[in-house]
Amino acid sequence: MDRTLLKKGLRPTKQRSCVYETLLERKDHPTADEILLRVRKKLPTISLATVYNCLETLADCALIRQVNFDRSPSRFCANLSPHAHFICSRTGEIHDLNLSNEDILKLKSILPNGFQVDDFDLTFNGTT
Amino acid sequence: MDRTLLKKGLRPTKQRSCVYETLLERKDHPTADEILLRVRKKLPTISLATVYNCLETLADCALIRQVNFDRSPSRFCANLSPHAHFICSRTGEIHDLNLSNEDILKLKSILPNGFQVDDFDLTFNGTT
DNA sequence: AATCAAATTAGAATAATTCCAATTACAACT
DNA sequence: AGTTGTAATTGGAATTATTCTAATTTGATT
Repeated sequence: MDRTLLKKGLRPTKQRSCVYETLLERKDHPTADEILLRVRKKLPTISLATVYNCLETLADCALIRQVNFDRSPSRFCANLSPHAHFICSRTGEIHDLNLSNEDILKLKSILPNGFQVDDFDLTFNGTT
Repeated sequence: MDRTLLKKGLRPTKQRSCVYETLLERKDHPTADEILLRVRKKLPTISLATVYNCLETLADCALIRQVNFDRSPSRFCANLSPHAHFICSRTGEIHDLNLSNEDILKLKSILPNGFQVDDFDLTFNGTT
């Protein structure tokens, strides 16, 4: 992580490291508020603004991903491999569904000619 | 539309009809603000709260769909057939990509056993 | 040690949406 | 046709996630 930040001329501060570590520790999909609570166990004086700043920086560096479900608060995860999400309407659990190359080709086959994809979001709602 | 509302014990008021007609007229993906502006040409005194109320009611009745892209304002459309979205990062245009049954089967084939899907959202970002 | 830019911080500001309480509209009964 | 009761609309206040701002702190470099 330090490497990636330094390469962009950004400092690997303890706040940034701690936010990043926190996301690695539990691979659920916490909101900024939840991350604040977890990070404060190690850095009791960190502010919400800093958590937001760190998350933005980490996302800009492609070290984490920001995930939005409808209009609920943004969530963040450190799973960088291509994946879809499945939200269980009973439990509220968010499952990562890792995608094979084959899956990704299937997805892209939906596109008409001339559409170049940089990125995609795929979310399923249902029950497990 | 009137039928669908009445069946649920809801009144097909002129505000609801007008909001619905407005979405049928131009199949772009307007926000609530944009819908307010368009609807006010016919109902100059309609309020933003009412536009939100109507949109919610129509969406509950499955007459329209609410679409969210990241954390930008919600958009609404009357295209009820299953489709994905493609957002062009150059022009900002939002394209509907209608999905064949085959496409939908491809999508569902991504899911592990035991995952029951009610609904899904698929958005591509890229250039045309 | 002094300097300077970058990062953090607390709190104010913003923007989309929802809530609330008061009014209005309308359908169903006299 | 008039009355009544419920649903819908309305304007403005409230809410909530996020961003902004200005002041302070940090830490690397001179």
